[in-house]
Amino acid sequence: MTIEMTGMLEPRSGWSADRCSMARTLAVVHTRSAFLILREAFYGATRFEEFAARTGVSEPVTAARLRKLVQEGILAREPYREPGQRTRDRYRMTDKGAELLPVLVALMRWGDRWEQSAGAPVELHHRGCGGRVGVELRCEHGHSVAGDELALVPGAPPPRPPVPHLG
Amino acid sequence: MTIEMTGMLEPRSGWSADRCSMARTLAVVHTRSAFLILREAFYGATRFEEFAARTGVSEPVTAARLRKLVQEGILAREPYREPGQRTRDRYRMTDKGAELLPVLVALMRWGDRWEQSAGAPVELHHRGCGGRVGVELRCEHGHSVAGDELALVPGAPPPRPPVPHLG
DNA sequence: CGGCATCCTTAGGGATACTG
DNA sequence: CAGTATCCCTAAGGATGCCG
Repeated sequence: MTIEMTGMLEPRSGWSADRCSMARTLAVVHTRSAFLILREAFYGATRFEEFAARTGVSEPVTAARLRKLVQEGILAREPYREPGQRTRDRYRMTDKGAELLPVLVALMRWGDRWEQSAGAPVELHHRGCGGRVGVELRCEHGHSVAGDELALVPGAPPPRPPVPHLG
Repeated sequence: MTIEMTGMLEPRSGWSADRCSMARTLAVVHTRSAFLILREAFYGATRFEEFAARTGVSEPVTAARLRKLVQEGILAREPYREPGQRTRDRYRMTDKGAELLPVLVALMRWGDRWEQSAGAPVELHHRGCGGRVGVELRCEHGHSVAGDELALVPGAPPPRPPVPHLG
């Protein structure tokens, strides 16, 4: 199963490692600990200790990941205070972070299918309808798209240094 | 945006790091180089040099990743011979590997949206219909599912060591 | 509670050179 | 063409201990 290429797509012109969107996403989150922390954020964790305890990631690494994710705008750090308590910090998912959900669900579903002989340890269901939730390729016209129905086409041209022109 | 939990989901009982499907997937592929090589496999690369050249990954690392991906059953190494040429090796995507496509597309789409100020460098289109392709959460009944419509429920019970019973 | 500093080990990955 | 061997550097991550 390979993706058909249309148009002129010479290697390393617009889909090379430095412009590739997938590579850029991986530059932002690519460590195991980052994904685990994001998972816990989706599961509702907000406090440092929740992240560390529930992921099993050590505190120094948890601190480093949280800092990076805040830098990248995926989590937002905000102080809060419960009545009668001192001020604490909490990490909340931003919109940018929330949009990583399909990535996590896709990873989860693949693991369910190929790395869980005994079945999925947890499942995501559609509230109300109750159906199990997965991730699907879909085009903007609403069609479900199989892998071999994909065509790869050039998008935005690579940014060029402005050419000084005479006159 | 957090996922509502239903049923009893005490921490570290069924969704802890060791049983988590996402963590298991990441144990199989979590390096930048592995994702780039998979991308090229989807784009049609089959030969060692194609992977190395088109990803920009060094040969030693390319060799190590290909070996790992073959071990994991994501790529299959097979000899082939073009007429009049010597035997060569080629790496072909397996079904297990092909099912990673939604993961890669999800990563790509997020990068398009959040890390590409000038727009997507390449786009995936639905052949025939021509619509742009993205990835969507969807339940088994065909409903499109928003992030806040998700419920997390316990799945298969954790495997237990068999209890020796008397009599 | 929410971290940071330090130390250590292992893994990822590039450069270069070499082999079948 | 398809790798392997070697060397070296950096990043990931755990353990421990300390701080406001």
